[in-house]
Amino acid sequence: MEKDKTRPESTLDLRVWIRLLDCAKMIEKRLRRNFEDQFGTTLPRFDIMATLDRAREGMRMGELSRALLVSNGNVTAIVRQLLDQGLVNSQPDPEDRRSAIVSLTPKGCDQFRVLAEAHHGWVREALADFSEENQQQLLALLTQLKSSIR
Amino acid sequence: MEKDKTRPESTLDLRVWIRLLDCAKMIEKRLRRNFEDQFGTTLPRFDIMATLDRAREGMRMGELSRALLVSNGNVTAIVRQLLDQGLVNSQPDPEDRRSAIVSLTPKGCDQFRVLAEAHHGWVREALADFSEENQQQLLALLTQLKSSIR
DNA sequence: GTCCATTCCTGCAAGCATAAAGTATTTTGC
DNA sequence: GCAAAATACTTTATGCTTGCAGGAATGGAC
Repeated sequence: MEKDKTRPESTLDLRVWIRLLDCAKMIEKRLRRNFEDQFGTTLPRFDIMATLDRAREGMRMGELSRALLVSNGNVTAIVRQLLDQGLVNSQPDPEDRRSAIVSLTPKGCDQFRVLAEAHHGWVREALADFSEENQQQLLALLTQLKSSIR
Repeated sequence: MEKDKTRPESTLDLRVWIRLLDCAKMIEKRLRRNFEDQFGTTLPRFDIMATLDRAREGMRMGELSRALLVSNGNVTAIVRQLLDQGLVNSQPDPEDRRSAIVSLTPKGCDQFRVLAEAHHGWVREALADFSEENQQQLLALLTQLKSSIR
């Protein structure tokens, strides 16, 4: 009924990619909606806070953009919002005046704890029907895939 | 050095989700850039054309937005661009005057052939270092994951 | 037939994302 | 020393995406 029978291998990579994208979009959409509905915030803001939480001594803007796989100008805009809300702190790098070092404020740290717990709960719930064994296999395959993408 | 040692299972789902998102973003970013650089078009426009290509008799706007997992207003804007370029056709549904039926024009069909071939080539190249056996396992797992997301 | 809820689509405002151009600073080459 | 290249970041223009408000058409309840 499909052309899979005639040349199944020729579309395997395409099907992998489409399914990967579908899964990511479905989960991401739910997370974004939950962040908006329950906390009035967004996934990108959470991503930045999560990255900063793992670097308590702070990070430079460029490090943030590379860690998050987003553009430089994008980080500028989102960090400014977090600054306005008093969730992060920005101070000039004493060793390089071009750079600013960004870090979570205590208030930002507290709020991140709450967000992170809710976020983990949403992910756990989304994957609840996907067995732990499957998750382990999937994680291993995705790790391999990530390092082989060129 | 990480807390993975104390409770590795408690973050498994989180790690699966983060890695899934990373892989999707890496590939999507390359595809978007290729579409822009080589054809001056975008991934969302291609997605709509690809969906319409599989429904030669046309689709309604709502069907498109559901198939693509995007919002209704979003489809409106992108379809209008394709209309302006003469790549798609829009005519009122004779059975329900609220609906418009959208389909590819011959010109849109021709252009899609070219885009689709290039797109497939990019995906194939991105996954070239990921073995066929791994791809099959990954596809199976993702298929299962997609149906178990709730 | 007449409301009324629902459905389908189209603006519209706000947020995220990119690329490219611009500013300031540091580093390099000489 | 100092001009040129490289780096860190911001700004700007453009495009995608969402949610919501609004208009038009449909379908029931009565």
